[in-house]
Formats: sequence, C-alpha cells, structure tokens
Amino acid sequence: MELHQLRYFCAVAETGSFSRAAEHSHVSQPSLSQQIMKLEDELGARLFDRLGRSVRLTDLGKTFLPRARAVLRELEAARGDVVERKDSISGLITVGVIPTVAPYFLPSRLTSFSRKFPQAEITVVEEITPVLLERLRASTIDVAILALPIRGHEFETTPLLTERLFAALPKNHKLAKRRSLSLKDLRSEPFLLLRDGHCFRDTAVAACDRARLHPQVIFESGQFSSLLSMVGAGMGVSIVPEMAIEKKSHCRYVHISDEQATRTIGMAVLRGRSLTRAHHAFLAHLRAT
Amino acid sequence: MELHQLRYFCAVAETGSFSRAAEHSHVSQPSLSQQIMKLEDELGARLFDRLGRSVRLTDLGKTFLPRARAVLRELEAARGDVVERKDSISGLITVGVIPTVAPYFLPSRLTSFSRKFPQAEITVVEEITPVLLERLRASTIDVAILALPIRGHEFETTPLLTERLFAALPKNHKLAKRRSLSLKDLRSEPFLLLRDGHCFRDTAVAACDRARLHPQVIFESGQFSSLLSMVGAGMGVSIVPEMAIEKKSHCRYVHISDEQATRTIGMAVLRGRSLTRAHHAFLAHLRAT
DNA sequence: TACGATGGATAGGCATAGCCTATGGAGCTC
DNA sequence: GAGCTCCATAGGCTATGCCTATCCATCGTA
Repeated sequence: MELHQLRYFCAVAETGSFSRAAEHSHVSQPSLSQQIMKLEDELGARLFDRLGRSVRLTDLGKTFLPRARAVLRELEAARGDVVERKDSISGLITVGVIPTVAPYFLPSRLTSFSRKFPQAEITVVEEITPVLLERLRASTIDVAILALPIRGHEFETTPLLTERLFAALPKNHKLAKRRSLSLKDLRSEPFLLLRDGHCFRDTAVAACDRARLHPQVIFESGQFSSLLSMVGAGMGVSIVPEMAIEKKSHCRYVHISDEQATRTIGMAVLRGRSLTRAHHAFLAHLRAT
Repeated sequence: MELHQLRYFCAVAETGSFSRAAEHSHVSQPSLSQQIMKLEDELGARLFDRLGRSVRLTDLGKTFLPRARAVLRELEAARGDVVERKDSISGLITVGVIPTVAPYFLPSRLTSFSRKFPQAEITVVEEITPVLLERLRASTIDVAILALPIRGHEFETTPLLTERLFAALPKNHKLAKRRSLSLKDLRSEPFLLLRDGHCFRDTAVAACDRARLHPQVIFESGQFSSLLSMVGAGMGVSIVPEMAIEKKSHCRYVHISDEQATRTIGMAVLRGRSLTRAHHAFLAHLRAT
C-alpha cells in the first residue's frame, strides 16, 4: 500500500473514471489502472466495479474511501506542521546561565528578545559551569551563557563581552580612593571569595596566582551581594567583575590593572545540534546586544 | 514523502540509532540513511542531530514524530478495516422485490437468514419490475427478486422456483369443484386482474392470449388480497399464482392446466458488480431454500 | 597516544517498480 | 455497423530504492 495508490484511488472515487483520474493525477491511464489493481490485489478485494461505461465504488471501496482520505489528510497535516514550524520564530528556548552572570546580564536581554519575538518562550536555568555543560550534552538546555574559555571541543563558543575586574574595598580602606591598583597591593588583606564550584572563584584565584598572591580566604558565599555586604562591613576585600558592582553598597570599587585581570562572557552550544530559527534568533540577539 | 520514509523515521526515533533502525526495518543502514536524508531534504529541515556517537531528534523531529505515527496509524486502520470487512458476513444488504412476491416469499427466508447471519442487516424495497431493474443499475439495491424472464443482458439472473397458476372462483361457481380447468373454460367470466405495471398482470394476460381468451376486466387492484375478496363476493374470477392462495378466503382455487400457465420467480443482480461476502451468503441462502 | 570498535556518510552497481506508448476489447451512440 | 469512449493488456524504458564496500569521525581502551 503506497501513498500514490491512495491518491489515485481517491481521484477515481472523486471523478468516477479512471481516465479522468489519471489526467487529474498527471499520469497515464494505464499507470493509474495498474496501481489501483495493485492496491486491490494487496487488500484482496475489489474497490471499484467496472461497469462498462462507468466505474463505481464497491461497498468495500465506500468504507475504504474515508480511511484513505484520513491517511492523506494526516500526511498533509504532518507536512504543513513542519514547514510552518521550521520557518517561524517560535517554540521553547531553554537557556542555561551561571549564577555570577544571571542577574546582571540576562534580564534586559530577555525582555528585549521577548518583545521582539513574542511567539518564542524562554526558560532560564541557573547552574554552575560543569552542570551547564552536561546539560548541553544532554540537550536539556539549548544554549549556555558562561565564562570563557571552557574545555571540550564538543561545544561551539562565541565570546560576547570582556569585562574588567575590580577590587571591592571597605569605604575607609587606604586604597579606596585610588583610580586603580595591582593585586599585589592586596597582599596582606583578608579575602572574601565565591564558593568553590563557581567559575569566577577560579578566575579570581588564577589572577592572584599570576600576581603571586595567595589570598587568605575568610568568607565564602554563593553570590556577590553577600560578599559585598561583608566587604562594606569592613571584613576584608574581594574581587568582582564589572557587572557585579553595586553602586548603592558601602564598598568602593577600584579597577585592577593587572594584565589578564578580566572575565569573558560567552555563549556555548552543542556542536552538531541543529537549531530552530528561534534558537538562531536568540543567539543573534545576544551577539548584537 | 513516502510511507517507508516515515517508517524508517519512526524506527530511528524509537531505537535512537540508524544502524539499529535499519536492522529493525530489515534494510541496510545506508539505505535507511539515504531515505531519512531524502525526507529531510523534502521537508527542508533536519529531523535528527547526528552527534558522533548518538542520534537525537531535533525539536522539529520531536513535533514530526507524532504526526508521522498518526499517518502510519491511519494506514493500518484503513488496512485493518478492509481485511476485517471483506471476510465477514456483515454489512447492509438491500433487496428489491415485486409486490406479488413480497408477502408470500420473503418473510420466512429473511428471518432464517437473519438468524444465521445476525451481523448482516437487510433492507427490503417493494417495487414493480422496471423500477427494480433501474435500481439495480444504479446500485441502490443489491439484488432483485422478481418474475423471470427479464429483458436486458446487463443482469445476471437465477431462477428460484416455478409455481403453477390457479383460477380463483367464487365458492359456488360451477367450476369450483373441478380438479383443474383450462383458461378457455373461463371465456364468459368477468375478470378481476392486477393493475397495469404489475408483471403478474402481464403473465396472466399472456396466458389468456395463448388460450385465445380476451378477458373482460371489471376490477383492478395492486394486491391479490383485494382481488380475492372481490372474487369471494362473487364479482367474477381471477388468476393467481400458487403462493398467493389464501386458504381462509371465500374463494375456491382450481389449477389451470394450460401449457405454460406458470410463473418463475428468480433473482437478478447487476452483471460485473462485485458483491460482499454478505451478498453472496444471501444469494446462496435464497437458492438453497 | 595509538588502536580497534562503533556508527553514520559516501560511492557505485543492480534490479525492481512505476511510468510510458501502443494496442486490444467491450459497451454505448448515432 | 461505424465510430467513440473507456478500461485492460503488453512491452520497453528509466528512475529509484536497495545492496556491498569503503570512508571518516568518535569513543573507549591498552
């Protein structure tokens, strides 16, 4: 049983004639006859009565007609569904983001994207980098926003922005008035850093390593705002990326002038995954803003 | 878009692998790959992500999967419907019958058939012969029960029974005690006959013609029972087939011994029409009883 | 790091199947 | 009965789906 046989069958049922059905189907009449006969053979029953002049559905043909039409209708629905979806900017986009970026970077971009493409629905997942990478592999998120670089050639990454790092100091700290400082200047300070697992902790520690500084960590937290409150209370100093600076806190922020004291935010997708137009639109939107 | 492509697609979606899907579908892996690619080309979109080791549905593939399954499900429903119906003694049988046969011949046969094949539904249409023939041509009835012979080689006829003709006489008629009579004996009698259009009128008149008798018709009706009541009342004589004899009436029935004074009941179907098993069962039942 | 195993893509050959034209035969019309 | 219509049959062609062999990338393992 093949689709063209069903089409021919419906055409004959509609036109009441093999010849007209053939014309209608853009095939020769013998070809159509042959396919109808083949269909009848396979079903083991006649679908049409050939009555000299005219052709008429048998009782069995009458019951088969709506079923054949149902098959073809489903087929067209399937095709239509695909061609409609593949070109529309719609559907679900699941984006993963690390906690040290999420609150600062995403909100404005999400709202502008949703305004632009109201058909697209976005879900955000906040996780640390290794979790995001695992979820990219499993395709439970479509794109991850995190700090570059990352390990693993199965991902395709695009840098979005590079930001400077700042020292967060208590208001009355001796270095608080400086325009910039070097990490070495913080040698004797107690440090407040993010908890292990957060990649920005590694970024900060790596920067200290390069400055041959081995910070004495007296407090750890999962979010910058906790660190900054403690810094404001005079407990010690911290290192934050530019986007984490809170104007209204009791801290002072001084640019760290060390070479490579930066953080690069980028996005990553699983290499080889095919993305919908909505996905591409979202990636383009991130690149542009 | 072809059915085997949809089957392959579903197989890959279910097994998560081209190779296993190919094995499962009893084709080689390259053949299956080729057909999937062809399907994707036609739809203009990827249905699977080939991620080195594993294969996974794209978002679009996920939406396409239930649609593809729906097509195949409809197809199997269509096939199942046909194979189920073609072999079962069920469905609607519409039988046409002439009025001078209907009440005498059909009832017992219909009940016995229905008892034998309760799945089959029978509708009876009572019409005069030319109407029945026209309805056979139009396939609004499946089989006709009528008096043979009929004109027209587009019908296939089968005789069922031949019955004798009887003269219906008033109880006190001078011929009423005879074992048999000849039509010529009725030369001077007033006749009561069926209305024009009823084929038995033609049968009776033809018999009279052969006996060189030109009956004076004083009453016409559409049914035998009316005629017989009038005969019982002494208005005249009539000719009836054996099956129309009413024991309880005030008539006497005397066998007409003329050559060819008979009526043959038979059935007719449209030549070339394909009949269901239910139809064949009904025809066989009529032949057998 | 190198190797074999696994899994999908590619290449090329083959056979089937669907299509074509030409023709036959039955039924209807004039 | 001649011509027309319409479906079936016959025979040849080509496309397409299938095959085997092979390639290439990835993954697990020594």
